[in-house]
Amino acid sequence: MPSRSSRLSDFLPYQMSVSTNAVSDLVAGKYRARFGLKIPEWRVMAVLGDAGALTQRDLVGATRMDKVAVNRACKMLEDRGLAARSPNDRDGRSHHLELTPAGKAMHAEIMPLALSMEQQLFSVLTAQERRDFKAVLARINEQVRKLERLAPQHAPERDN
Amino acid sequence: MPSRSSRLSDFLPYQMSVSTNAVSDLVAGKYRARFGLKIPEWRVMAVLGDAGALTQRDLVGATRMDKVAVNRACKMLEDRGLAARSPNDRDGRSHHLELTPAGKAMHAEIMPLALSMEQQLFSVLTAQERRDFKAVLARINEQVRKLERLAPQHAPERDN
DNA sequence: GCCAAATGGTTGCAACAGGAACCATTTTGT
DNA sequence: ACAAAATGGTTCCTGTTGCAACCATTTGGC
Repeated sequence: MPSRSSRLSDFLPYQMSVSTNAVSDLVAGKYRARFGLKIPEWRVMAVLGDAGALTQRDLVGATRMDKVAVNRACKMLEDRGLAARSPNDRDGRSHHLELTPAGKAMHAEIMPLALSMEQQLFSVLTAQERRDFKAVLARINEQVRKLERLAPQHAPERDN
Repeated sequence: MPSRSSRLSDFLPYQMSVSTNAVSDLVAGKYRARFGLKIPEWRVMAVLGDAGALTQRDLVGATRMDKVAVNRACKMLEDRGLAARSPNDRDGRSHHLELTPAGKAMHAEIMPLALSMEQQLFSVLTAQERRDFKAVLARINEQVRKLERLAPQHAPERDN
């Protein structure tokens, strides 16, 4: 019976971290085992499969990941023949990324698995609880952004 | 207006990850800026300050961190004179860790800051919503453990 | 009491993540 | 039209993390 009275375990950021890491590890494990994909790669595939051809910049916006992470994920998907780049005639610096047939096939396998995992994980919650939970997460996000604006840790932070 | 219809943004594990990372980064930034502590170090300090002398093994249980992470955090705290080890006469392999006076002083500064950050972050939630949120996190945790038991990714997992 | 197994802790190593610096191209200001 | 700034993408480097192997001590079986 560890840590009866420790306040750490009451600290909400800590609880969020513990739960989220548990979920992430579980999900990451399944994706790695079944498809050899890491989370960043999976996220890019999910977005590409559902939005069509995008630039890396678009992917940064859609996945909330660092542009370096996006770049690496894209390169990996390309190397494995799951995505392909075509030149962007409107801007010579970037390319359009799109799933190949192989990529689309994998995407078609991947999304149902995601749905079923989500179902299994959150089957302990009612539909209403799930909605509320999501809404709370969104509000927390908002609040973080607001606080960051007030106390800029790392320079005013342009939206690069 | 990025990613209108992308299902990734509806995926609950993704939303948890985004929100939690936002919170963690904010918290980590403040602790680093004010005290030069990283999250693992902060967690160890929080537990030691509130539970007294513990072994590293105890800390692993109380913080849910890897034993290597705990070890490194302890070493850092020791090097900075915030914690000290005393021999454990009941077991020659381990030591008791305890905050030094300097460590206690820092702990006394740290905890109010933690409380105030928690307050600021979650001021957008009512007390009831906070309770519900915590309860949901706990239930999700439970569910993850249950699923892990059913599909052991990485060997039956002894409780080391 | 002794050997084997288990346990607490430590170290080494390899994977990962994120920031800063960088190149190529495009946009802006004049 | 040109120089300066900005932008998309890429590479390099650094710090962090987590696992596996390891040492020392303790525990359990005989």
